[in-house]
Amino acid sequence: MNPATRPTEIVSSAHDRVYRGLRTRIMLGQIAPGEALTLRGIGKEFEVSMTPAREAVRRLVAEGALSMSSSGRVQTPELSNERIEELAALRSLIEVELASRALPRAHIALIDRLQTINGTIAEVVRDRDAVGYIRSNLEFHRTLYLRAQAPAMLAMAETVWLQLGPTMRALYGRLRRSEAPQFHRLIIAALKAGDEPGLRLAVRSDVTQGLKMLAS
Amino acid sequence: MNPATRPTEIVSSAHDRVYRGLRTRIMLGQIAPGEALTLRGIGKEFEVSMTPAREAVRRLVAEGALSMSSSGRVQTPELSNERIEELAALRSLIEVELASRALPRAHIALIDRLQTINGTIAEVVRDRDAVGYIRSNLEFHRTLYLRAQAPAMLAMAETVWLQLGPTMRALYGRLRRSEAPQFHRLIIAALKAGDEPGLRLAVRSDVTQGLKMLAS
DNA sequence: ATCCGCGCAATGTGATCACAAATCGCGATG
DNA sequence: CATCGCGATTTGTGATCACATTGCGCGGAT
Repeated sequence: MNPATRPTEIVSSAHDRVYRGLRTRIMLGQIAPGEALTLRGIGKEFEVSMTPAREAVRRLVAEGALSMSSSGRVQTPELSNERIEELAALRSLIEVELASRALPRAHIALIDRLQTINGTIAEVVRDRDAVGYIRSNLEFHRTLYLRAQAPAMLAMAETVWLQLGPTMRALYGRLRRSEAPQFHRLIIAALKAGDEPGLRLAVRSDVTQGLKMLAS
Repeated sequence: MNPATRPTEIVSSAHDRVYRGLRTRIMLGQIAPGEALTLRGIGKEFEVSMTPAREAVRRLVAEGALSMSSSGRVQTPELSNERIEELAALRSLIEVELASRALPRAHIALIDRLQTINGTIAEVVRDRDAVGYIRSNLEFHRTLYLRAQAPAMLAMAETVWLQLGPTMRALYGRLRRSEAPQFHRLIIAALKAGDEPGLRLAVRSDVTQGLKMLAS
């Protein structure tokens, strides 16, 4: 409460802490679609007043991660099938481009890192850990796309992930467990071979595989 | 100041008025790149307190329309050439897809409307009206893309426009006047012919033509 | 004349308050 | 027992205030 309780430590602003906290939870699918949030509740949880809570929520609404009724009530959005198809198409468009731009810059250390992450994915799949699966899956993609050196594109991709977050959790709950990393292996193989068309196809497949089933 | 000064008229919230006001100005390039803004200044101009001004600014920062220094100072961003290239690539990716989705839904009334807007563009070009040019150009694209029935994609495209706004003005200032609507005519021709590859090419050309010269 | 400090003005941040609207629950009524 | 209505509570909004920090300008020293 008291501003002086925070010493000289490097502390990002309160609204930023709230924003990142909520964002992570949404992106990992830890908030169910349609779940309601209140400013005072958020403030209480993060131990801040309503002001930073409001700013964080407004930002998330602007990014499409939360929806706001006309009366100002805030909740995670429940996506229609058309909207999901659209967002999947956007993922496909942007992420194929990001992968393509990362390809010429991909060196062996990057591929090793991707394979390590893929191993983690196999573990969390075995443990039926849905949130862990989403987290490692995003890390796999982000690690690859960071190589593209295209921050604006990556930001767009992350915004789309964010919008799909609450729905994603519902998807991976009913997803067949074993098939998870197969497209990731194709992506890694294409990276090793320097095969751009193969990479584009593999990324497109990986991005659209689950979402198509979700929309049906 | 007093909330009671606003009668029963349907009035959108204060932060929304501020947001839309600033957004329009930025998108039309009426704010120079690097220009500084202050919350109290914005509040005074829109006759609101700092609170709605802050929320509007935060939202625009989240959308990339404004940038914020570590100390919280707000200004329109000055884009590097790499960033401009990236944003142009994003416009190309998203808008080509939008046009492609609009094509099967394009009927004669839409094409008439586009031709009318194109006529307006010819007028403002003759009058050396840079802001009017940007406005009609955006209206041309938005009119076409609305037909795609893909609100999430359109929102993404508008976000990119927003980020390019301040820089756009600088571009169209030094753009050769006569060449403006040529790609628009190609777009209309492709729509009439139902020629999808031609439409994709025309949109890509229209989107990238000016921005390439800006980045050089 | 130029450069370095110092102090004041300006700015962003977050807490709190007043208010209006919306929502929920409880009780009365059919 | 279901349904409608009304009131209390919850909730978002916007204004204001206190405070820390930043940035700038003025003045003096070299």
